[in-house]
Amino acid sequence: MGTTQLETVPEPKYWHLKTVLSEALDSEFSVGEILPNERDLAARFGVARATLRQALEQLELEGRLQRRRGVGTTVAPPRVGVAVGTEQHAWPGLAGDVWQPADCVQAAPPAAVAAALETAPDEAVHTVRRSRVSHGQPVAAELLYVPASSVPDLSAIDAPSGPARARAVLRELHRLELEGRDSSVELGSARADDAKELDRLPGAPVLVVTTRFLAAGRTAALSVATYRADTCRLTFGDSGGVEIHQTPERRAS
Amino acid sequence: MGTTQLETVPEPKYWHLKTVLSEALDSEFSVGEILPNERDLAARFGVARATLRQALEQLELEGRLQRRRGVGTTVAPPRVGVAVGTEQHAWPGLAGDVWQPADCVQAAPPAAVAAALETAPDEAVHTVRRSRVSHGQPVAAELLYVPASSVPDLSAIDAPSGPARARAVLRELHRLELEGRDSSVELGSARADDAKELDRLPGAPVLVVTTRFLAAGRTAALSVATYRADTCRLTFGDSGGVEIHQTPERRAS
DNA sequence: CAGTGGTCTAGACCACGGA
DNA sequence: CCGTGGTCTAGACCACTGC
Repeated sequence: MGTTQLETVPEPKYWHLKTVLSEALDSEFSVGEILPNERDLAARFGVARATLRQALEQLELEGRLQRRRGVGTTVAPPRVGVAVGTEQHAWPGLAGDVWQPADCVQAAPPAAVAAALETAPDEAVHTVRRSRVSHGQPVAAELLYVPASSVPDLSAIDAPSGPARARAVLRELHRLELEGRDSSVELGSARADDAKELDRLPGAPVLVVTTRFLAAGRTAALSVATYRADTCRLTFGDSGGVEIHQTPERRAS
Repeated sequence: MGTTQLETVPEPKYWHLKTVLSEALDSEFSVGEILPNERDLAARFGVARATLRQALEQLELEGRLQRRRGVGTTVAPPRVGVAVGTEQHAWPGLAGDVWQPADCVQAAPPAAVAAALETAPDEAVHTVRRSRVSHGQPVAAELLYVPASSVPDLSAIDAPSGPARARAVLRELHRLELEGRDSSVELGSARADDAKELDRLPGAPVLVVTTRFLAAGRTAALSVATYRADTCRLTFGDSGGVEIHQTPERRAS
């Protein structure tokens, strides 16, 4: 009738809040700047703290914000592009590899890994832990599973564990001829150990890159790499990848 | 002194809850089965509904659960692998392409896209909307930006918009020689329009795949594809990719 | 219309970081 | 020690689905 339609679809408060904050971040804040604390922000927008947090959570998921307990909420730098698809035909650990070997133990892998490696569920495999750092920040943690059959000549004189052992396993692996590899990317949440290494809380969103290395007609090694989803943009292909900042839908301008 | 240390690091309730639920899903439920509602579940575990929801949220993020308002919470099938890296040297829309052209308009793209295409910020480009379906479910929505200079001979007799127009733009694009392409993957949250097409709520987690198509020494087209993060595993490389179900850390068994 | 998940509130206490 | 973000509670109402 005479009433104008105020809101056909009442937008959730946290969604609207996210839009407002996002625009404020673009125009009024610079990278690294610290925001008012959550209680103040909530009061300023006239919402409960939980609602404000729902908006902040999404912005953090999108890599716009960084929150740290005991410190505060800061404006995050643009996501860093990390190459994961280059050197399609190189083994891990060759010269120029960005990964840093941290440790190596021999243990029974998770069932799914054993299945992919075609080893018995309780058969121990070499498990190399590596970490990846970019711009001074840890961006990824990796577990590389190498069945004993892929490195038959691994010398017993090497250390039984530790970085030296890790390098020894990689060195032996390089003696095989790499026939190909394939990868997959999916969303996951950080396990406790990965979270610690990535300087995040357990459950933080991560991009899990699983890579299978093929040699001698079978899976010679399997890598499960966990990247921080908030700070990383994974790049594949010929060159560095594109930096597209996914903008929210345009308002009538 | 005599007291045993009950919990050195008191695990958050929702984290423990998630572990318990996850194990129950493995052993006591089958795919598609519907769980008790949130109020009952919360009561059963003796926690507030918000806490229970925090656990469910994570499990949904990991693709273990599927929640739908008005319906309930069901056990999700394993993530479907969708190939995004094959045909490294093919244009979009060639025979065999899994994408379905939905529409095409001519409009000014977001600023970041204009920058990548090296067009003026207010210059209109062909914007093709396509959708991708797998196993009967929508898995991705794409916006393909094609500057007018990439399709100079686009006939005026074609429809000004709609699927026919989209096919015409793609057809013209194929006349260029593709020199290469690169992609990047990052985490995002679904915009309202994408969310609708993907049958999710706005803000749902998505994997954003940005692909740049290179021809004649510049970016001839740019694709921004939004995949459902809860149901998809993106695969790259030689073959189909590996199915690794990232298991939480082992408890002493 | 009844039942589901989604949003929101106004509190409380805890864990962590830095001064 | 104080201030921060992280967890948790016990409610309330809303939007959607299917009967």
